[in-house]
Formats: sequence, C-alpha cells, structure tokens
Amino acid sequence: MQFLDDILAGRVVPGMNFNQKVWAMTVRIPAGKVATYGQVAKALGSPGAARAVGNALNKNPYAPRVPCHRVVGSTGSLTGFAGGLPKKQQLLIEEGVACAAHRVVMDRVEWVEL
DNA sequence: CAAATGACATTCT
DNA sequence: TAGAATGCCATTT
Repeated sequence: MQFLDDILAGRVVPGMNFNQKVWAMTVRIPAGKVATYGQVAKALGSPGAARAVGNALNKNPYAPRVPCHRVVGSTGSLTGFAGGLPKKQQLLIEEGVACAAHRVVMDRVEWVEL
C-alpha cells in the first residue's frame, strides 16, 4: 500500500513484492502497444516467470489504472482476462491495437521511459 | 513446510 | 496448424 504511488507511476522499486513489480511494469506499456507475459517477467529480472506474471495480473487490484489488458500471450493470443476476453479485445481495439479474432499483431515491446 | 494452482512458454504429436 | 504433454515461477492452501 505504500508503493502505490510508485506502482501507478510505473516505477519498479526493490522491496516491492513480485506482483507489485508486475503491475508497475504493466503501467509502463504504452497505449496502442502490447507486451507478452514473458517480456514482463524478463523485464523484472525473472525470465521464465511468465506464469507468475499472469497470476499477479489476475489479482490486479488497481484495474483499470493498471492496463493489464495490454499483456498478451507470446503468440499474441488474448489469453484470459478477469472482465472477460471480449472486453479485453475491445479495450485493445479502442487503443488502436490491430486485432484479428482473439489475436493481436505482435510488435516490439517499448517500455515507457520514466 | 509440502502440495496445489494458474490470465505462460516451449516442444512434440 | 491444432492439440497434448512438460517445464517454470511465485503465490496460496
């Protein structure tokens, strides 16, 4: 609860729990772009923890302030979403992400600079 | 402290 | 190309 500002600011600070770091990184995903669970995990220094990232986003208590809908599977598949996959796809389209039937066009991940 | 769980990723059929 | 089988990590029981 004390890292709230950092999280919403997209600031990953040592001392935060894994999930909090995940949320912080998620905030740094520019609108119109998407990142894979694996990319987020790697950015946090834990390559292979993609699955754990999914768990964190699933429990994301700061939605929609934390754009968890910008995180997709490695193939660009719209894997899971608390509010329902259709909702997730809709949000992405709103932001201008090219979607094609439960699949988004993968693009190089560009973390927002602080 | 061991076992189970899940919004993943990779590889093999 | 689609579906099943394994491996992985952090969190929750």
